[in-house]
Amino acid sequence: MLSGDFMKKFYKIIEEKISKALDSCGYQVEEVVVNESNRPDLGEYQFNGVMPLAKVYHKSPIDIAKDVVSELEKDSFFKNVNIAGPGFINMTISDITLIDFTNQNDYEYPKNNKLIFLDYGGANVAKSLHVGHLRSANIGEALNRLCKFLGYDTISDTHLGDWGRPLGLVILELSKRHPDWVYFDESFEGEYPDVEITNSLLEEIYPYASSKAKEDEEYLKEAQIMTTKLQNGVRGIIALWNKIMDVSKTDIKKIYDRLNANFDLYKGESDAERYVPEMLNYLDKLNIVEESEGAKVINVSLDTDKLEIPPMLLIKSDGGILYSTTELATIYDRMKNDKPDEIWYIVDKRQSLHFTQVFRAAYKSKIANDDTKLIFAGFGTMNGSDGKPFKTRDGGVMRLNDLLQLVKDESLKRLNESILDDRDEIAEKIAMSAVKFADLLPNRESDYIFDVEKFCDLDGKTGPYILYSTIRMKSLLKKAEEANVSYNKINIIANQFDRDVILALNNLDLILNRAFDSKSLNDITEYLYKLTTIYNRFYTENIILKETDELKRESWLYLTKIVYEVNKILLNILAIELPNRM
RNA sequence: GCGCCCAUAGCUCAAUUGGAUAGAGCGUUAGACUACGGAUCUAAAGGUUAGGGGUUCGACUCCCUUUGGGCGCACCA
Repeated sequence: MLSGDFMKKFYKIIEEKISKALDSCGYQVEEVVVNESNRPDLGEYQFNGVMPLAKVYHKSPIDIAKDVVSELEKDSFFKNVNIAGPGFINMTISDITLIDFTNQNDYEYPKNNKLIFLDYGGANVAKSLHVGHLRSANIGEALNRLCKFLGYDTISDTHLGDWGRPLGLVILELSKRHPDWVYFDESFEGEYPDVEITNSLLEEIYPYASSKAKEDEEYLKEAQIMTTKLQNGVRGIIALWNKIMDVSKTDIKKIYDRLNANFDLYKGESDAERYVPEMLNYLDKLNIVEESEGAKVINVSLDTDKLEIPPMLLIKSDGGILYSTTELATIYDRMKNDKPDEIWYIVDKRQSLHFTQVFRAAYKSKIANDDTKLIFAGFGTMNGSDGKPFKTRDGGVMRLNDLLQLVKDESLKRLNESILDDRDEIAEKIAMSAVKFADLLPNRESDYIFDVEKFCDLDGKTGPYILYSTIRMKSLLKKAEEANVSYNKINIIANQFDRDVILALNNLDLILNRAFDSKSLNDITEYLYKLTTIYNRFYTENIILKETDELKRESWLYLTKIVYEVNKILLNILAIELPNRM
């Protein structure tokens, strides 16, 4: 039967069997891919690979399919194997195979000794997180957890925007308002006193200073001077900068906590800055830095480009450094210190060109080895109901916290009235499930429309629906336990509802790997929804606790337990928390 | 101007990367409860995949083209 290969994932077992069958019939195939059937009336799984073989072996696909099928039919793994259309092979699995596999399967993945570095979040110091930061945190955190679940080592870094002109502006404005602060006295040598800087002050200052710099040339110049002071490490300015960093980081972490987004590192552009001189020195020796209009650039165009990709700007004509410089220095840092096999950037897709330039420069300069994968996982934007970037009523950028509050208010409004305790805590979890599920449901690259009512809906493909159903499974298992009913395995497949649940469970490994490959969570959210609805139908059709046939009752409870466990695994990957009740 | 991406059911989104009859949710319509949480479940209607051409056993998917949108094009991040 399955003899020793239960640990393998279901599709791989079928693929191996077909591979062997092809081999023993004398057909050479590089890779066998089996899919879930899209014709359930003909079979549960399908193999479409004989059609391409027909050309190679100058035989009709039907004949090849017949050879393969006659091999597969010898195997009691299958209940039925048949050929349809031009040569599709359809397979139905025998009950005993499904039962054995379900009883033996585990959902653990071995460690694989690969390190993936994930760059997401992208908060800016002294600026509040806004809606644009939502997707990066959600997608990045989920991908991070997915990688870990599949056995990879990961390092996550939020890569703070904590350097450069924005900080120069904030510090300049502080100096205007508080010229008396000793931080600005360059002759001061003592210990700097505590000054009151709050996050709301910073949030007010930055937009003010930023727009003032646009109108007032003198002010802009002063800001540039202040920025240079910061970059040159003037003692008082750095001390004040540290103070700002503390205040801002605390606030940033608070919001990321709500989203369950955790970072191993809160490094930023300022950390990369330290590697800039060393990197520039390294680049100089390679002779790939060119002068262009007074600036220093790295040419990154390739012969194969349809359009010449503009060179990556390394040093401004005034000697300053830029976004791309620190980005390259960040790769320099990561390659030097962590040596990841892959670095994933979960960033707004509009930054595509920028990262193309940086990646090419990194490869060209060997800052990144050719076998290190630099991956740009760009995501689409969240829009308002008008299809345009989500705004507040007065047209401003909405703060992330306000958006989350909007969803929480809606969740609280809909929360079951019979729940009297912990309403706030439960509503918070439901709200986060609503936002996250909705955010991860579209393909990563798609734009989507924010719609609170839809996200919080109790019916439909939403976070709250998944939570409710999962809690109900848990509740059922608890009842069984209280009644001292034990359940350790499946004994029989009693009906099609049972079978559908088992078949859905068999797709888990496939789905997780597909999500890993595409770096998009929509496969997982769709699967979670599908598994849950298939289970809910099973739940309505089978009255589990009242069932008198013990073999059936045990099988049903055991299946419930597995679905519950799988749902928990998936919710955890999506960084969605399950409340105890709702 | 140049380049990239997108156009799928009334609305919001999918489509195993070239597979069979393009799927879900919402909405609409019609049903199902003396039972484990009805915040549930079962159905039905709804499509010339923006238009046209091509490639092949086979196209939402690849190529060409027209139309209509979004985004990006070095001294901001």
